[in-house]
Amino acid sequence: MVRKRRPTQIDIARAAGVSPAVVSLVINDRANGKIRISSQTQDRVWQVVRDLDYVPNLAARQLAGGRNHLLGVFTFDSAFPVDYNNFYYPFLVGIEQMAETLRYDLMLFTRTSGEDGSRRIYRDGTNALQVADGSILLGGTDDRAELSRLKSDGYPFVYVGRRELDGEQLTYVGADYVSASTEIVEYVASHGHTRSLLMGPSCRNESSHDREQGFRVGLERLGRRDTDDSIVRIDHEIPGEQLEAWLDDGITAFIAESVTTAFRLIELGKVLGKSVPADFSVAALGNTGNASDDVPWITTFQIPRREMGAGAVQLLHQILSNPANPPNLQQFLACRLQPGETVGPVRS
Amino acid sequence: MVRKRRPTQIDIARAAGVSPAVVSLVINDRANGKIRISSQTQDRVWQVVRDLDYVPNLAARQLAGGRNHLLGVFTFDSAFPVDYNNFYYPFLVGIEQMAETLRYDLMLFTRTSGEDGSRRIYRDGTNALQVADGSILLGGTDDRAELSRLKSDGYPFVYVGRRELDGEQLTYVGADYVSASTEIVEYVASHGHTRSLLMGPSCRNESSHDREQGFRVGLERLGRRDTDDSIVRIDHEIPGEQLEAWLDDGITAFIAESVTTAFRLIELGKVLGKSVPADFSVAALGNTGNASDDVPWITTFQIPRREMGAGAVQLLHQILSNPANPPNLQQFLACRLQPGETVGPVRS
DNA sequence: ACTCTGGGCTAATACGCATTAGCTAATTCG
DNA sequence: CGAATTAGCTAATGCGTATTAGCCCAGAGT
Repeated sequence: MVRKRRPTQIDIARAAGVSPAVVSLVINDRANGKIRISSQTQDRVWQVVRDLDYVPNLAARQLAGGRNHLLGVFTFDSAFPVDYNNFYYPFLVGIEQMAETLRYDLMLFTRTSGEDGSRRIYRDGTNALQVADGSILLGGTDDRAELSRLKSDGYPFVYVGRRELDGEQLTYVGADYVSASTEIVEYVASHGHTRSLLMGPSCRNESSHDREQGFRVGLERLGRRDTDDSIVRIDHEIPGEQLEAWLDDGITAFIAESVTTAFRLIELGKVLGKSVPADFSVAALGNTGNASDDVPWITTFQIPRREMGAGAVQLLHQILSNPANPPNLQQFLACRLQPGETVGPVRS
Repeated sequence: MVRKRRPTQIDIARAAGVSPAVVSLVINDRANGKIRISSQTQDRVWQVVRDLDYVPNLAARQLAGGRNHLLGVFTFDSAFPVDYNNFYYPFLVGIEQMAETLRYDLMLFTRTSGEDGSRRIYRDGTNALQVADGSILLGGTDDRAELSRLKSDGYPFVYVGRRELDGEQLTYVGADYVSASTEIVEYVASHGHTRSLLMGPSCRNESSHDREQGFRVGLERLGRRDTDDSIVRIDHEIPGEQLEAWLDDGITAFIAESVTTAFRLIELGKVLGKSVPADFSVAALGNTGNASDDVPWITTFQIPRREMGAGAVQLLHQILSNPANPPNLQQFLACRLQPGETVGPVRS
């Protein structure tokens, strides 16, 4: 079986007895205002298109400066194959729904550089994303050079999550971690806690910074001064003695940057015979765990992941629709407080 | 910021003081045999490529008949991400690993037609897959017209799972369900069972047919005759009386096409006070459930999903590498028997 | 001196489409 | 009735690349 040459616009034109330009115009519905094609001709073209099973060549379309209505999705953290258990799942749901609404097709990219298993956009001197009109980026990367290159290439992309490059904000849809973290601090304080401790990893990214800032804002609003003493960054397991020391020192509430850390604290407390929230309170700054173990009894706030995904697509669409060169856009979505059951009154 | 025009091969050529053709030849490493480029010139070109941050345009590359080294992955069952079903996970893992090995980039396509939520390749008169050199297809579709069109378009694709079109075999990597099912039948018989019942849904696809054929082959080898009585196809829940009737009728072993059905039978047995394998035996024709609940205690066979995914990529690679028009290729992988604990001796 | 060979390159073309300047015939206007 | 307008279309060009026929030149062979 010979690999048949697919019909092109020229074939259509010939069959319909018109010029190739007309075919393009009709197919792209450009027969408006300035340019006019009689509706009979349009019908004839469409008829031939159907008869010949014509499908436009997306590569040619893109090359000629048109759009192929494909959006790429790239995650730096390995999210492929996607599993509903994955942290990124809700983002993807939002992305897909909005893409469907705006009639875009989606391509989830995956490419791992063989050596270190890290994911990168550019490889073998090639950027696979560019077959799409624009892309949504997810997850963290250490390699800011890639983003930098993508940006200087003028490739349209939107990040899910706040992301800055050389001090300049990129286009993104972020969660308002600052306000949400402040809210948590105030919520904890409203239960009578006057000494709290922020715990997080030493490796920092934008969202970690935002959380810390929210924490600081909260303390400030409450008129507290001992902020420096109230932030701890460790990566290793927390020793039991450490926790006891903190408690002895008068700390009554722990605010963990991640749910995971919050869990650990609670478990550690159990080992020491302390229970939450009777003996001490714990809150997390966002439901950062897997989608599947979304535990409502933990005091935290909910990251609007679906909405963020959808928002990113909208933003990208907006950028693509605007022929002018858009500025960097930022959009923040509010997080919802999830009271849970791990924050209680101070033990008297 | 102006959307910068990216450097093209012409820019490289100018900067390196050579013709554009040389740039293309060097970049694609075509300077061999007939065509020769001095290594100094090659070095010079590469240097300029690096200096100017040149990245080839994949659309142009594809249009010009080259390859862009992208493989598509399309699933008819929605694997991305709504109603995600883990069943496909191992396939995707295999695909990703082999793609990595062969240095292909992967794109997971997703597109749902808005109306009925079904997934289709062609939409809005466009075939998104074609931006990739070729594609791997997963999952079942009722709409054979899509496959037919894809094939007549000459688009290179490989199915994971046996798939035929108008009686003709497509290119695929399948599991040898026939042999495996036969093996199960013989395994069951080796425990003394002489009357078994094949249970499956009425909606049939290729793999269902293969399983039934394997069942028949097994019976034939054992010299049994009552095949007609031994196959039941129902979609609704099995009533308790039905199960009892079968048992009273002398059926001692149930062979379910899916693990789900096997589960149901066991549960139903429990309700009736019967236990497996003491009162009756149950086996399934393949670990068809989600990857997450892979239960080793069920007697079944294991579908080599990872290997199938990898095999599909290899096959596709082979097709793409062969400039001639390849015939349809089929590849079958063996399934491994998983004895489990649900088949025992006949109750005397 | 003349052809032959082959290395190293260039010019030209095609891929399939979108876009735009203009062209022609029909219609309207003054 | 000539000029201006407009509807409906065509011709030409460019997008960035791969491919191929063929050109030029140096050296070898006779």
